Order: sequence, then C-alpha cells, then structure tokens
Amino acid sequence: MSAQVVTMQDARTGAWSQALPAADLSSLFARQPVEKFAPGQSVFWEGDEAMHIFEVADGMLRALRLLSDGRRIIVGFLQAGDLLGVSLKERYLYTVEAVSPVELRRFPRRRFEDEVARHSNLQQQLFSRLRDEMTAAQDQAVLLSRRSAEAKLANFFLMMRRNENCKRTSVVDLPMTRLDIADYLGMTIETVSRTITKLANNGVIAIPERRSVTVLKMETLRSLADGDDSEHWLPSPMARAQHASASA
Amino acid sequence: MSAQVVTMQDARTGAWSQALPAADLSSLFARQPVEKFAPGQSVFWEGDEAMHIFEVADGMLRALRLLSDGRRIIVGFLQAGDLLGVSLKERYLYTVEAVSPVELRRFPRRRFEDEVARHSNLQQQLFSRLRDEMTAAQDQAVLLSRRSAEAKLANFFLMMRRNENCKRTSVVDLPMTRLDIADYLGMTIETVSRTITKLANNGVIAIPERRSVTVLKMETLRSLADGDDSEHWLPSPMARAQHASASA
DNA sequence: CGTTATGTTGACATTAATCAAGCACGGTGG
DNA sequence: CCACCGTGCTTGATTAATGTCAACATAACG
Repeated sequence: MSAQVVTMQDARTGAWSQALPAADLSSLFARQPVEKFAPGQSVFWEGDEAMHIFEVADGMLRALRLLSDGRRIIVGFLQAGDLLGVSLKERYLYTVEAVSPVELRRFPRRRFEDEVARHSNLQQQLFSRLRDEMTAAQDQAVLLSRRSAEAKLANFFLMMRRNENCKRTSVVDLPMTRLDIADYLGMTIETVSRTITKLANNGVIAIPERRSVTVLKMETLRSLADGDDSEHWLPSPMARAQHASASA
Repeated sequence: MSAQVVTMQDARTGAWSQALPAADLSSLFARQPVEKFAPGQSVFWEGDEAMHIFEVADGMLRALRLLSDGRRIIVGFLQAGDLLGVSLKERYLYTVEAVSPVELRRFPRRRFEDEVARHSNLQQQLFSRLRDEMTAAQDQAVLLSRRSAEAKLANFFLMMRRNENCKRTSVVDLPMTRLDIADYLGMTIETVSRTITKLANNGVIAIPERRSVTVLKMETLRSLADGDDSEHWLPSPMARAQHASASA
C-alpha cells in the first residue's frame, strides 16, 4: 500500500521534500485516482500537447496514427502495466483510444520528468521501457515487411498470447475488432477474415467466440510465423521478467 | 576510470581539461580514435554482446535483421551524427554494416552508462535520441503499412533528402543498393527498379547516376507520398539540431 | 579486357485489394 | 416475446498490384 507519502510542494524544481517511494515507475501512479474510459473513447490525440503520462491499470487500448488520405494505422496495442506517452516529445505521437473498458492513472508530465531525473533507478526503468517500445515498433516493421497474410496473423496470435499474463494457455483473447487487426497488420478486413477462416479450416486454430481464438497446433502456428522475430526474445528471458509485461 | 564532474559553466565555454567533461554526448566520443570500415563490412552483429556504443563520424550504414527464412529486413540507415547501439539491451538488436566507406568512434558501453548516469544533461540527450529512434521505427512501420510502391519510394526519397545536410538541393544521394532499398521498403528489387523508372518517365525525377536521383517536380513527389507521415517529420530537423548543441 | 556485381526490363503467376452480397449477433422498440 | 435494425464479420467474384522467373544491360573491378 501507500506506506510512504510524497509531499508535493511548490511547482518549482527541487522544491519537495524527501519521502520518495519511487521503488519503481508504477509507484508514481499508485496514488493517482483511476479514470475510466469506455470502448472507443479517446485518451488523447496525436499532436496534442503532452501534459500527462498514463499507466494502464486495466483493459486494452490502441495507439494509432491517421494519414492524410484518411487511412488509419495502428502502431500498437496497450495493456495493463504499459505506460502511455513515454515516447512523447512535447506532443503526443499518436492517438490512443480504448478498445475494451479501460482504467488509467494519470501523472503530470513535468512532475514525472522531475521524479525520473531525481532517481536513477527510475531512469533505468524508463530507459528499459523506451527500449521495449522501440523494439516493439521495430518488430512491427519486421512484421509488416513483405510477409504473407498467413505469416502476419500467425505472428499476431503468438504476440497476443505472449501478452496474456505469461500463462501457457492456448486461448488468445482478441478484444479488438477485425478492422483493428487489419490496420495493425497492414491488410484489409476481408483478408484478415479469410485468413483466420483458412487457419481454422486447417485445424491450426479454433474460433469458439468471435473475439478469441484457441491455438490447436502451436508448432504449426510457429512454423507459419516462420522468419519470426521470436528468436530475439528467446536468448533473453530474463529481460522480460524485469518488466510487468511486454510493451505496445 | 572515474569520471570527474565538471561544472556546466566550464563545459559550455569549451575550456575543459583532460577529464571527460561530457557537455554533450558527442564530446564523449570526440577523443576516441577513428575507426574505418569498408563498404559491406560489419560493425557488429545482431545478438552480439553489446560492449560498445558508436558514433558515426562519416559515411552511411545500414541496420538490419535476418529472419530465419533467410530474408533480410533493413530497419534503418545511419549517418554522421547518429549513435549506434543506444537501444541495446545487453545484446545488439540488429546487425550494422557499412554502406559507403565509414568512420566511427567507439566508446565502452559501461563507461558510457556511467557517464550518462552521472550527468543529467546527457540523460536528457540520450532520452531524446531514443525517442528519435523510436519515432523513426514507428515511421517505418507506417511507411510499410499497405502503401503502394510509388508512395513508398516517394516517401523514401523525401526522407533521404531530409537527411542531406543542406536540404534545398533537389539531388538525393542514394549510397545504398536497390536491394537495400527493397529490403527497407518491404518490396522486391524489380518493383523498386520499375517504380523508379516510372517516376523518371513521368518526369517527377531524373536519374543522372545510378546512385542518385534529382527531384524535378517536388510537389508531385509530395502528393505521391500523400497520406504521408511527413507532418511528423517536420519537427525532426530541429531535433537533430538540438543534439548538436546541448542548449535547451 | 573479361568477369562479376548490380540494375533494368519483359512475360507470367500469385497474392491480396476491391466491389458486392449475405450472415450472425446484440440491442431496441413495438 | 418477436420483428427490426445496425454493426461487425464472413464469403464470393473480379481486378489490380506486385512477386517470381528469366534474360539482358550496364557499371564496377581486377
């Protein structure tokens, strides 16, 4: 619980007293009130002045960018434990919207930066988060690079499974719509639908509900995802344990 | 080696002694010997233990990842002023090879981290670099997302032009091969070649040499790149300038 | 020079986008 | 409770774009 209390003084830099929990980044958010967002609701918009950092307490969100021709590109999905807005530079780089009902905690950006600057352990964690976000962005680029629809979706399922709280179940939750998946993988909803159907027909997966799939043949799925970036995660299982969960 | 803390005043006047002053990131590298790499030569490999951080003094490099099916994905091109290895986590995330003749300066990673931890201004700069790398990775994802070959190449030329030191010239240098471009844009060399030819036939560009193009109709090129992420790049030239000088 | 990398062009095959129709589920109101 | 409707999803037919295979051209290099 909140054993230690941070007394926040004047907004001037270096004004507050000791009393720093700061065991980790999450503790900064722990005392902030929870805000709720309904599916479809926006947390902030691309180009907005970045006033706050958010921590996802529950639910799933999508981060997206709109192109001038109206197309929508989803650059990531965010889940409990992820931070929103760490990669900002004055303005948010993307719009964030709730996919499922979401609970967030908000922290003022300036205070966040002050706290981080003050505590080297927080810095370490923030760097680590940024690096994770970086690799996630790069992994998406790899995923989008000239791969078949089948390979993309196989990859996507494996990715979503990794995000499940580290459990080994073969059920993959998909709170997002087919359109979200399509805009994330750079294809159309029709192709997403057809490919999922095909995987189901081949017995690789089953589709008990619309918003979830069950992996029946994990090894087949892995081989379909072939040329996967998963080999980058294998050598460092310890790196992941340091964080609550994977980033966007 | 223990770094000595130097007052900012001294550092900014440029009148520092032998002790590493660390006014900005580049100054860490300034006293390191220059290492040369011939085209095609590797600086380090994906998965290597990350022992050093590098600063590019001259030339162009490509950062790439190899997929298990043998395909090659170029995740970025690096030029003078860029850092190599900042986004590492114990091991390098990608292989880096020289495209043109390259000059680098090397700095031990441990000492680099010590220095950064010691100086908050260096931290700021490092965060800024990471964020830039982040947005670049995300921009690549946007670029790869379901865009026509024409749009991808138009974007690529604009991107490469931005990197040129003086951006008013319409000549775009392309030190890399067509295969490099193809592996960066997620298409085949044939399509790259055909599309470039098409742009030349339409009078949008001219191809005086194999490794450079001249933009004849800038506005047409921009509109072809339409739905572009260019609006996100606009602040970028300033970000580069910020790195050069640590002034806020 | 002759040999090899690199780049261009052509013919053809294949994938995924587009256009179009219909289905399934959930919510709403009668 | 059921008819209705809208949204999200699936499926089919067709087309356009790009990948593939192959031949050739040009530049680079010893």
